[in-house]
Amino acid sequence: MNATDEKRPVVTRFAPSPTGFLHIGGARTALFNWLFARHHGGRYLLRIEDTDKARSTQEAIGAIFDGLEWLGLMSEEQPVFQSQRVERHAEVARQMLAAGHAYRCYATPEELAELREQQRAAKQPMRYDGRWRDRDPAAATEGTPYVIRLKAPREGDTVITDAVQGRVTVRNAELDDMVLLRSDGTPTYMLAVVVDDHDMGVTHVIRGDDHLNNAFRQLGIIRAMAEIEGGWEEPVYAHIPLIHGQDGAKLSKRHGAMGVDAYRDELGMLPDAVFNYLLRLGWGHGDEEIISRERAIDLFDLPDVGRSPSRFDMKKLESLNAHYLRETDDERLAALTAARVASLIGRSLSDGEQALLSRAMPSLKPRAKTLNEIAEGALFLFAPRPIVPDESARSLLDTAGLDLVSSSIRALDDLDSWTPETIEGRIRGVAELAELGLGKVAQPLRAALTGRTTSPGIFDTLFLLGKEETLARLSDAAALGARG
RNA sequence: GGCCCCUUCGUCUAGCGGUCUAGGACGCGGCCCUUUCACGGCUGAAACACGGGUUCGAUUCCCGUAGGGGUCACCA
Repeated sequence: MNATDEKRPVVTRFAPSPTGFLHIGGARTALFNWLFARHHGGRYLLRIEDTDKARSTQEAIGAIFDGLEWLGLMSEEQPVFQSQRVERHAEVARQMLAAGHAYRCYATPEELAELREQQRAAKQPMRYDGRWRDRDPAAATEGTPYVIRLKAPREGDTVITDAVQGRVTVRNAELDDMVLLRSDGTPTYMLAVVVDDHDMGVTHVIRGDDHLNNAFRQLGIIRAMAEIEGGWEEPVYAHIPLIHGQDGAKLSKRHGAMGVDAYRDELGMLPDAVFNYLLRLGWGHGDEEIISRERAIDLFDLPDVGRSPSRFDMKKLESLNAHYLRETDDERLAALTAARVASLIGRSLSDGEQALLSRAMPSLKPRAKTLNEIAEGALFLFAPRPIVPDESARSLLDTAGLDLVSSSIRALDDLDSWTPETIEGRIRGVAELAELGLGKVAQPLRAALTGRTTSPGIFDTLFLLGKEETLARLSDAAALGARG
């Protein structure tokens, strides 16, 4: 970073290629770009790298925007579509050709494949040998298709002072003359990125470490253009380490390689949790673990980004999610959960039921790590009578248990003020009369009321269900027991 | 294979030559709270990959080794 960089207002960009959903690694790249720009009061731009028409899809573009939107990482400015800029890319290629920084190469794909095969067999580095670099284009037969290649320097070194990786040096002899313009006249990624970054005024290129090698090649284009027309400044590069799966290998399904939409829809995660989790992957600030968006903007900077790859840990994400669940407003949480409950019970919730869900939330959310778990825990509220107990709940409804259920029915029958406190009074009374601990009474009640052995506190459970429903479920159990 | 990068508890990380008998978080064990399950509180086990240097002194700096990762397309 030099003095001129300091003066330039920061411009970052997230530039995904729309060949699939927005995965967790891409989301973190977007996050770091967003955070860095925000921290420095700069601009954060979006560019869709859709030059590969065969692999780019409209669905993928939608999925990426959707994911970014969810995480709050959309740009305030219009996204740039690389495919709409091919003319400009080609123009730059022609400029370079005219200035002698690029040349026509008539080698056929088959010819190059053969070259690579030979190099591989001879254990030589696989790279283009520059066979057309100094050859007279006239040597090619009329009408033969050609590509335009960069005439890259062959002597010396290229050094990048990466904001994350530090000083990295590569010998120019390692870099071959890459293709700038394909034989069909379309630009390659290498050319397009450099031209677009320049035209968009990008000052900081923050991207995955897998692009570090590319940076050296891209620098070749930038330097050539700087020589030709000036005004082409080298961006500050920041190559952030990749995210791996739990096993240290590539991120694969079951531990992270799904789209971020799956974290929302299938896993029931909150965007703030994913945001916080991603932030702490490869970046840290002392002992701080729970970091709000505002605080993140305040603290985030490139020097604090680590250099080593990190592994994805679903357990930690879940625990963060549990934290943000507890922080979320009950009504909002109920709205977020209603559809999940509905799909579990096979019908939609009435307004009254959603209100009940909201009221139950203080009891539900401390017991869940995800929205799915909240929905699961809320099921007993909406279960149709009679409640069918699971196996362990059934075992609590033995003769003694049903006896206590009956005693409880009698104790509650004339209770007019139905609050957790009044309920508690009556139930404790039942326990005392039977000379039993509260647990002995609570468990059969829980089994009869919810069909399970775990639920919110027993008084809250009765309260939420309401007097009528409580007595009905209790009576169902007693009747069923009497018959069985 | 060539080139590039990485290496602190199982995982994410703090540490930027002495403050380290290495800190926090997740996970795991125990205890407390308690009507179940959770929440919460307390607590325990758990790491500087290895070998050489440099230095009065290395987790921190340098070099190797090993391991891991990335990259070598008319894909991005």
